[in-house]
Amino acid sequence: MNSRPLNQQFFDQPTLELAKNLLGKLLVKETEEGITSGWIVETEAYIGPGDRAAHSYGNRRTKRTEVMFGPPGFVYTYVMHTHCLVNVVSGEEGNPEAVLIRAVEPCDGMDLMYQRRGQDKREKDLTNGPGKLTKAMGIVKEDYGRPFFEPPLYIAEGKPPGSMEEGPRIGIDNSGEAKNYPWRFWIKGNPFVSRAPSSRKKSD
DNA sequence: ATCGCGATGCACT
DNA sequence: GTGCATCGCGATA
Repeated sequence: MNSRPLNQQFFDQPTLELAKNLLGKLLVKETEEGITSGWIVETEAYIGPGDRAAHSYGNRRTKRTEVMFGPPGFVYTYVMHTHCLVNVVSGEEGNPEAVLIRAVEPCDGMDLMYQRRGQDKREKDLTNGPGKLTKAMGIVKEDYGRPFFEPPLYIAEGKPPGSMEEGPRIGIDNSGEAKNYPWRFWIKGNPFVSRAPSSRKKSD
């Protein structure tokens, strides 16, 4: 597939809008081993100052969060346990916000993805989680600070996402009120979404 | 220097 | 559903 990066201008929109508009876009990573790409099918918004689940909560400014204080459209990678997670910095300069990419649907370079993730994996397990997709695509913490609008790690036009759903974010139980914010977005019915829609019961 | 912990994934019950 | 590996970061001293 032959794709060009989106313009830097694309990233200049409110974080919740960006999180939705990233669905269906193509995430591309070029490495010496080859190119992999995948359509973004699941995102989460983290809105700095007032969001207890965000690393930049209360405008906490450290070496790690520094890139979030800059202009939108840059790469925020972060190491969680043994895994690397990738975010798109959003919000105007000075506003430390970001969108976590939680899952993609493989497009190009599936052979390489299997090589990196293990030949025995089922196809959907290649990229159906934030730590899985970075491993499958060779996204590493050294990508921190790079622009998302030029190679080797960039976002391109993809395909229409169809219908979208939203719900609470995953894995942030110790974040008080923030854990209930419906700031997770995914493409309805897509098999690569990391968790099925929270099945709502009457007791809710 | 050291201590606690987490935006996870995987094996296992 | 539960348990845990494993390590960089941030806080504290």
